[in-house]
Amino acid sequence: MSEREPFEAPSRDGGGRDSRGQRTRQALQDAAFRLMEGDKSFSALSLREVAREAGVVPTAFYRHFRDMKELGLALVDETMRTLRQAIRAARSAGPVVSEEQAIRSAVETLARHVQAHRLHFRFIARELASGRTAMRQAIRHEVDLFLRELALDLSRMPALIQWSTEDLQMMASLIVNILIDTAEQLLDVPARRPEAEEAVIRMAEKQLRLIMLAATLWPQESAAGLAARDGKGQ
Amino acid sequence: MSEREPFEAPSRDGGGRDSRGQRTRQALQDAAFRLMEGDKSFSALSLREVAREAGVVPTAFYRHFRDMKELGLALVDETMRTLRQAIRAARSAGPVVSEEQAIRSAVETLARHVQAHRLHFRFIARELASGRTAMRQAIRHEVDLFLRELALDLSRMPALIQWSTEDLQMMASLIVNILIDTAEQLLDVPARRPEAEEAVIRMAEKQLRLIMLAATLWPQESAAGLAARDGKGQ
DNA sequence: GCGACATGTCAACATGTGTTCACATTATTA
DNA sequence: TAATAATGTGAACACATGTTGACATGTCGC
Repeated sequence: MSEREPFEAPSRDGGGRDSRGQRTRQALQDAAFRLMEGDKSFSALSLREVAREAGVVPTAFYRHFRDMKELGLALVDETMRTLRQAIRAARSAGPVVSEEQAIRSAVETLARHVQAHRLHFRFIARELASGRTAMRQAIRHEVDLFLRELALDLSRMPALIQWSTEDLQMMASLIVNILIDTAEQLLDVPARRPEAEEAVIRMAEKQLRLIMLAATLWPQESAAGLAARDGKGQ
Repeated sequence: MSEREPFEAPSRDGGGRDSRGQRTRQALQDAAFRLMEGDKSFSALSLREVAREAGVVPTAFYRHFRDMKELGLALVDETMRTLRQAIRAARSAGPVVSEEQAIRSAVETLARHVQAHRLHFRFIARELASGRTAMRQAIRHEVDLFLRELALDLSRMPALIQWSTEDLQMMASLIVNILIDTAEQLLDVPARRPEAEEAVIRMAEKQLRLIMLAATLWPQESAAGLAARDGKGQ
């Protein structure tokens, strides 16, 4: 019963700055990210592989993580920190003077963060779709959080005030989809192709513009009764 | 130099109906799909594992595939056949009498096919984001094909006639995104929850409706000059 | 200094893996 | 039916993996 469990509390903010332990712990995480640069996904990584890449003997791994699954969650954690940072940056990009400007700054912020933290975003994108259940849920949860925040932001826009919550969610998820897809496309851009990147950005902006435009004339009365619109069509 | 290579031509349509060979080849593919039911991705499968699940000794595997990579491509092939089938079904769902009806039948067709071929669609969804490069590109290519088809369909709609090709692509990719995301959400629905499934479907329809609505008043002149719209400020 | 704890290392194990070779069985066809 | 190719089997290999235990080194508080 005297088992130590140093991994349980990864975010000690009390005493240990980056004692040697913290440093190799980080080294392990970095190694994992590095190994995922190719087309390898996290589940394809082996414990020994990660240790090797981190310049550490396999057994040392256990000093910091119980197993690979826990490493995975730590990676999600680290990544989420940069994701939240990106989101915060996007939201507080100064007061919104115009809708068009909001769109542009949001997309530009996204692009900047994706390029600055390529590995993190690639990790999220991959594991969101294919990761093991634990990771996947962790990421989904974070996305849902962002979704709700966005819905709240939308509900305060003049044009969208008094929308039903269902419609607001629908709109928010539409926007989030575009952002996620845009991020994925940015990750696929061959790094040294600013033109292709520009194209992706332009398209994202266009798509956002289109749906914001639609929002201005989305019928609000008769919640689900829009079907009446095609009444005469059999 | 007298090496046989039976795997090179997987789609003989001449003589061999399902000779024993074809049958265990299929057994191997089925086994792989079955093993991916949990949260395992293809790259996490081992050759022996697949052979075992297929009720066959590991060495027999080599009679049909050179290695796992080739099995993967075969899976993509098989899956793509059902995908194309789904797409064809969606396109030829009778003459479009109303836009609303087109949306409903498209979404319903999608839902039906996803449920009927859960494993196939799950496979595509996972490997699209995280698969090794070969598979990934194969899938992407197929999606691009569909994208172009859709853009063509759109260009023939009365409201969208004379749109620029760039705008048509933008619109098409927006729609495809919604469809893909909807498919993924349907896959996450816990199987015996028709209500949740209904919610997903309703949302997808709503999103499509919103987009189509926007299309009716999307400005066509002044390609990128929409920015002028926010002149007077928020 | 010294003790106590945290980290890191070495050696070893059982197990799973991809791949090979020679051989058995089945199907096809002459 | 007999020959021939296609398909399946068994044993064996070299290797990588996860995990363990006992031991070495570092680091920090006293």
